Amino acid sequence: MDNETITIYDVAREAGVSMATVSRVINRNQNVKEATRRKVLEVIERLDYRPNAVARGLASKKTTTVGVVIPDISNSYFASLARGIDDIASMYKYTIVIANSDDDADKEVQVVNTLLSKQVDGLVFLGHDLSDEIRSEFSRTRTPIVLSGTVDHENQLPSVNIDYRLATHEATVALAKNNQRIALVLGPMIDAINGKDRLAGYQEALSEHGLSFSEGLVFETKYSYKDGLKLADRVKSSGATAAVVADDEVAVGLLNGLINNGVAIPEDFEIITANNSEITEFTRPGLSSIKQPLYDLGAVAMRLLTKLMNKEAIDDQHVILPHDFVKRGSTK
Amino acid sequence: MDNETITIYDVAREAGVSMATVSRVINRNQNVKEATRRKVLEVIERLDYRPNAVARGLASKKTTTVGVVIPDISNSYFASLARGIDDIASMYKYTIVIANSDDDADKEVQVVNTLLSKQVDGLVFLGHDLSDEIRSEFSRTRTPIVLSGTVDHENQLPSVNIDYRLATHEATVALAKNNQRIALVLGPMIDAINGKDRLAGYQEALSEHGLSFSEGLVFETKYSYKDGLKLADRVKSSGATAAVVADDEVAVGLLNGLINNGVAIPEDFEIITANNSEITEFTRPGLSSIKQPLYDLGAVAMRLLTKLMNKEAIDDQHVILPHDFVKRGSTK
DNA sequence: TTGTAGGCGTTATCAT
DNA sequence: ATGATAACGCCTACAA
Repeated sequence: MDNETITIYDVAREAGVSMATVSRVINRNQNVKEATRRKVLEVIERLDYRPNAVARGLASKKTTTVGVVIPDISNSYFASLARGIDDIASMYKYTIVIANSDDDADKEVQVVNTLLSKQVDGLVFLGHDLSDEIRSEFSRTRTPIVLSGTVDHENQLPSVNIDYRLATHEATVALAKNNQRIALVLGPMIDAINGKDRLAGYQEALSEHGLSFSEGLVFETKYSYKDGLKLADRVKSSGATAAVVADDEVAVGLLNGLINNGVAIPEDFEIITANNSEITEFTRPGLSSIKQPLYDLGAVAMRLLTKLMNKEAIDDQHVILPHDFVKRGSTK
Repeated sequence: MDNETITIYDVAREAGVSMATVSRVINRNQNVKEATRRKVLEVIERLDYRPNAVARGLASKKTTTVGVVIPDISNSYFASLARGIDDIASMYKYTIVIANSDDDADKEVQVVNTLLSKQVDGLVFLGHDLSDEIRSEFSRTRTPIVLSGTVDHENQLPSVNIDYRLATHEATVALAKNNQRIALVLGPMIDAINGKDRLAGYQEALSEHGLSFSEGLVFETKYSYKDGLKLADRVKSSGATAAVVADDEVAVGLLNGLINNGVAIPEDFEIITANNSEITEFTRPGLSSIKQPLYDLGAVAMRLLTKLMNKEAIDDQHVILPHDFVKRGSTK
């Protein structure tokens, strides 16, 4: 049909200059006389010319695109991080390619590979776990990578996190005031470093308060509302009277599940959740929560990545952001 | 440093064939002898060769990438749509580039332009409004575009929606049984077609039930929990005893705001919200809701887009998905 | 079945 | 300040 693809050549011809000059005005190169610059811009406008980013990417080896690997974009925790990432990215003129990993190690490897094949300038990786396969994948690419909300126990990769061990410790301590049997609800992969940190903080707090650790009080679940609901029975029959939960949606499910079973919150059961995402305010009672700087977790990671991509010197590859605690109705 | 970029030439040399042959095995072209195919694959594996998608994109004029324009990825409604889009996209081997538009017409135009410059093969557009600027932008590109959850009153662009007019009509009728003064809470741009449809359905229902329309009962707000909270006072003092709300997060805010003011739900005030996203179950009482097939709205749009990109014949450019109603505690 | 050569639309390096 | 002219890494007729 119509082959109306208009290129830099068309602009050059129409403006009576060489394509090199057109390229210069597009790239804001100073070495262009103001007069010719104006003319070129006029032609660009008139022809509705739009530079082909793919061709630029091939020639310059830069795509101004960063990949973001996310377990589940519809989870409020990750959505908040994504927002922080996106804002900073667009501030620095980067476009974002988002890829869902579904918390699946194989899919993580796969999406990372397609992202790399698309020549992204950098990568932000969000996940719970950092599997060996993905680590090896990361190790053999020169593309800068930053972890956000994902701990790397080998401490090889740049990362932005909070101190999960400490935060979980504090939450457990808070519950230990009124409870003897405190449950810990973790994500799908307890072995995940993130989970290990939380478990460690939990256990420390228990022993400091003379409480014994029992595996029957540690629960593993997928990160979703439904799974939280389902968990209510099991948690209840474990004899626990309080719980520290690693994910807000799970916590909401647990809360509503317990209430459905006639459990009074916080009188009969106390809950502290982990992310302080907006949904902690939706419930009745509201959910007391560790307060993570979600947006910042993403934003700082992205900022760090821009420095890496720009080969700037960076003081610390491992950023720990401060956390806080917000008391709501789910604790006494 | 190390210029270890390995290309199709390296593979060709190492395998003792021409680059064309390598290209063929990469692209699963049948015209390759099984033996040479194996050898090439072996070399690809050994060299850890990864095709450069940017170069492929330039040469083939296809990027296997689709752009998705979203007002706010952290809003649960859009997050659900995004999930549907992403699933179908990856099923068809497309990668997704997400761009936040913040519900801002200028930014919409801007992100659409950068998406087009990146040579996406197609575009899924989510928004409330379809501004004239964006429409003109769309009209002068040959890149296929599908609207999802976004009505185009000119009916030019392919789209996937529910019947907002009818759904709002039904919701209003349901409330008219017990209420004389029913509020309607719409998004940031009432003029948005989407909003117009809802308004029409609302007004029809009112008149059918002999209720008079009052502008004082129509509220305009941004789509967020906080704005819903803020709205509670105004809605209360308008004398309304029920409300149809166009966004779940706003509805949750309104609900909690009213409860905070001592209003009993549903005894003193009934609420019906619009999206039936997961958060409608988080609240106490739960929110009765129009039930939109959120995931499908995205999934079907993406599927439609694949057909368009593939130049397949399509029966109907304007898909209307069925909706439903879910009764929860916020209505009598 | 396999190889050769000419693009794809820019950037970037030299000259001029 | 401007213009040729190679790359960039791959696809794709066209030949062989």
